[in-house]
Amino acid sequence: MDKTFSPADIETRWYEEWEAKNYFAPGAGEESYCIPIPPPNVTGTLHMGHGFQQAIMDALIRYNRMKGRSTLWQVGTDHAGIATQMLVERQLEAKGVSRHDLGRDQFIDKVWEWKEESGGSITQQLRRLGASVDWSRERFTMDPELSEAVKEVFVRLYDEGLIYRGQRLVNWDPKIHTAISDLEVVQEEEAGSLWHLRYPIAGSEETVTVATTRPETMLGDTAVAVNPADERYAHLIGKTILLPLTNREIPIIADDYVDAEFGSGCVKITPAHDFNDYAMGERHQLPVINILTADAHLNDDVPEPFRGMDRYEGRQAVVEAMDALGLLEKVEDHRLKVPRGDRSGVVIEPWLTLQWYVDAKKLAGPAIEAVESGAIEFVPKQWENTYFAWMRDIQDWCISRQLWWGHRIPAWYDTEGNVYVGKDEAAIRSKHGLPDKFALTQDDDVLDTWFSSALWTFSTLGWPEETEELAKFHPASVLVTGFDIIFFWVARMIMMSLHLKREVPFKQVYVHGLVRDGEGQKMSKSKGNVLDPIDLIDGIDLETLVNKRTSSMMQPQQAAKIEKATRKQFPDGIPGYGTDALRYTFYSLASTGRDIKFDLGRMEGFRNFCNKLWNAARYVLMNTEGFDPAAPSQRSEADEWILSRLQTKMTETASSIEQYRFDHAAQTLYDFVWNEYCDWYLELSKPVLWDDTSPNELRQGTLRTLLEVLETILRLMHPLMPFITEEIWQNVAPRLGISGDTIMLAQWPEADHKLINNEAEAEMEWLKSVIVAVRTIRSESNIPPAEELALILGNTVAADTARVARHTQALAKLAKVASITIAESGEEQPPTLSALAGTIEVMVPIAGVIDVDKELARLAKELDRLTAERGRLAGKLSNDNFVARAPADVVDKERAKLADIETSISSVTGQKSKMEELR
RNA sequence: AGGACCAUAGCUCAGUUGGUUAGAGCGCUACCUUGACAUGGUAGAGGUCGCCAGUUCGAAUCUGGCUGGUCCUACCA
Repeated sequence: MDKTFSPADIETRWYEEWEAKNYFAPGAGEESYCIPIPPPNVTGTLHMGHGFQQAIMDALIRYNRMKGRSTLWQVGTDHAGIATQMLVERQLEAKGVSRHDLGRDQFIDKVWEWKEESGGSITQQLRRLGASVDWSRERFTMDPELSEAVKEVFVRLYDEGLIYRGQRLVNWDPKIHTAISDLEVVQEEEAGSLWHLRYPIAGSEETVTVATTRPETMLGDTAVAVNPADERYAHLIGKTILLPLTNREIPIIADDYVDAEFGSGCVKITPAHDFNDYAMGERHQLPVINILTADAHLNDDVPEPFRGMDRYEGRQAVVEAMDALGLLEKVEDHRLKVPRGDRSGVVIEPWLTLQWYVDAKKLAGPAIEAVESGAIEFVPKQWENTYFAWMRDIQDWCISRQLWWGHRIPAWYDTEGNVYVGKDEAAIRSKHGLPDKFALTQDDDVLDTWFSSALWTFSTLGWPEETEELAKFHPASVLVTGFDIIFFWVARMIMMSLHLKREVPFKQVYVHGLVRDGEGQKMSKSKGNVLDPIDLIDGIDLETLVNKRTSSMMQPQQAAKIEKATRKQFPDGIPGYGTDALRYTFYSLASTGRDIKFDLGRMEGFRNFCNKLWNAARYVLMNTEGFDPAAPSQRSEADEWILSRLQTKMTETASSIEQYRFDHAAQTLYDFVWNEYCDWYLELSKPVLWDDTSPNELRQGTLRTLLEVLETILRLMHPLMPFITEEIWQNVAPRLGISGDTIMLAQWPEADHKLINNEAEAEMEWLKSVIVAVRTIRSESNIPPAEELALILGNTVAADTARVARHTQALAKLAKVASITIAESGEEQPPTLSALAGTIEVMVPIAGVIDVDKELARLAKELDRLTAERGRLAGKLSNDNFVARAPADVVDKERAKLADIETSISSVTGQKSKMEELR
């Protein structure tokens, strides 16, 4: 094994072997365990959020697989209707071809071509993360089987009256020319204006003023509304307005919706272009006048001069026309929430169209109940509130999209516009007895991608067929996801599964935080602060990174800024840290918060940790060459101590993983490996192994323990760091006579409570504290590390003497001590430097010149600390209330502490007065 | 507008049902190329747990209020 750990050499090699040998497929096992992957968008590339999420799922999967469960990690991608269609259209545009030139069927062929060529990049990237997904079961939402499931669901829900077609206002994306759901609209506050327009009242000189952020919509106004309680306008209710520019007369109506305090207290009502106005229009039976085309130009229902104008040209033209009439009162700056399509980025228009809807309210009831009853459990639990809040106020779900790429809606129309829903045309004809010559045309629209994703947990397992996999792996054990798609996906899966399968889709939902950059900013391409997980694994030089972050930027100005920031943050690029270090960093950050600030410094620390583990393994392997597992052996106190500690760590690790506290699991193992196994146990093994006079059985016991503890550590860490653990395990396991092709399928280590040894732990704590005390003296008095010391121990009891005898070797080696003397109580000592190990006084005779004042200052500080502590404890214990009310064991603990402090104070005081004599 | 979450060392974060001397990593200081590892070792420094009240023998932890920050949902023209 090399002196430093090089991840690049081993990762690809092991992944290929695991995949080739099909270790990822579910094995035998009574219990089953299943995680459905949140299917990444087929056009997507791996980002930090994916990296984090896959790391968590892989840890759970590997842990459960090692526990002997039949474990399925269902993998696949979704077809991302809008994103994919846009991407392929853009490629065609580059060649000067539009999708309309090609026609629907040919265009879809092109999309499939693209998918075959480039659609797999994210799945390749998943492999780099070590994700042990079952590739043999990979699914795509547009696969024939999954499409069949989609049709089945649509037909069933339609037949049950849960899917219907209706004309109403939708969120219309004028760039992509499709409806989108409420969830796909992002509302951001932007700067705008509030125009105050005067509307003349019919048969009067009077005008009313209305305020609007969208003056062009006045061309579609069909009323003006005031609050019924507003006395200022009470006399106008029932009168009419002569709507300027249009020659239309519209009523003044009263409605509670109007806020008398806002603006002028008068609102123009445009039912065709505003959701609230639409609702009011329904209440008052107002006409609905649509004034926009599909690409948001003014249509022919507006006065001639405005026809054909883009909505923003129209806005300006209307304002100018009103101003010319003297009807523009004023214009104010105004901040408002502007709705934009999350894919196109353009401003969404509420637009009247015919669309398909799912009656979500009926499906929501059981879905709420499933979480209330605990059949589905969110972790952390607080997310249930978010879920409930949304579900209890759920709106019908618009599922039709005016796209070509996706599942085409299985509905057909005859020439009279009657609707027939069925799996295909033949089925419809036979069901309704329609002859072949009776013309039927299929609906042009496709379904929302989330409609097929909502079926993911069971459609991937073969539903509607009752397959073995479905019986075994549904409901899934847990869904691992970010809180940002609780509504999009989680809620819809729950509704669909409960309705169609009559069971929950998964038993738990683990909701993790979102990965942000070191400053807590969301990582986004436009901010130029994205990190590619693959670059963190392999490393990337500065120029490539700058190029990557600034290429295909919308604004070149932004690019310069990003370049500067990138050069400043990564002057030398990013070194490759390897997958294991990246994953460990993710785990260490996976606490309960909702933001995960990714810190490169921590990642470097975990790279170092990999190296530490690697070198500890090298040490063990170097010393255990030719080790005979069958040879007689005897364990030392140190051996028993490390084994005892190990048992505790096994229990802690497993319980942390089961509670989704990967940060705790990572911390536990890091601490054990570095601060106990490496810092102490490996060091303690040296005196045994390097001393030729050590009894052979003791030496054998040490070698065995070195190997056994290491081998167990590797299995404990494997779910978190799959590659390095496999590589080392392949070398270590055979030394113990353990056979097995891969650590992946080795058994998860279970703690043996018989190996918990409190005496050994106490004894090693004692030894460590004495060694640390000597080291402290050495360090604080600048005694060279190599100088051997004569050690005197004061304030000891008989047990200490026995312990000293047992650990002479270790003390000699680890504290560089040449001799050890136990001081009799009351015995006069030469001047010494001292430190406390518990209540034991650890002393080293002063050799040569020392800085007496410095030593006195140190002792004084120590004494201050002890005295303050004594004061605190004495105060507490003299409080009758405390002694009377606090539990007895707490009081006893405080008393014992006080007694120890008293002892320490007297030894430090003694040391101090001796030191003063030297002055 | 309603709701959620967060505030602990210079930085990134842990801290179970109230009882520790409030912890870790990085960074910092001093010393050290000792036969696994300088991606290392040893020893340190560093915190009034955002602020104010309250409950309690006892509060980083529980309650209320305030300040600062993040996010979600809804939306007023």
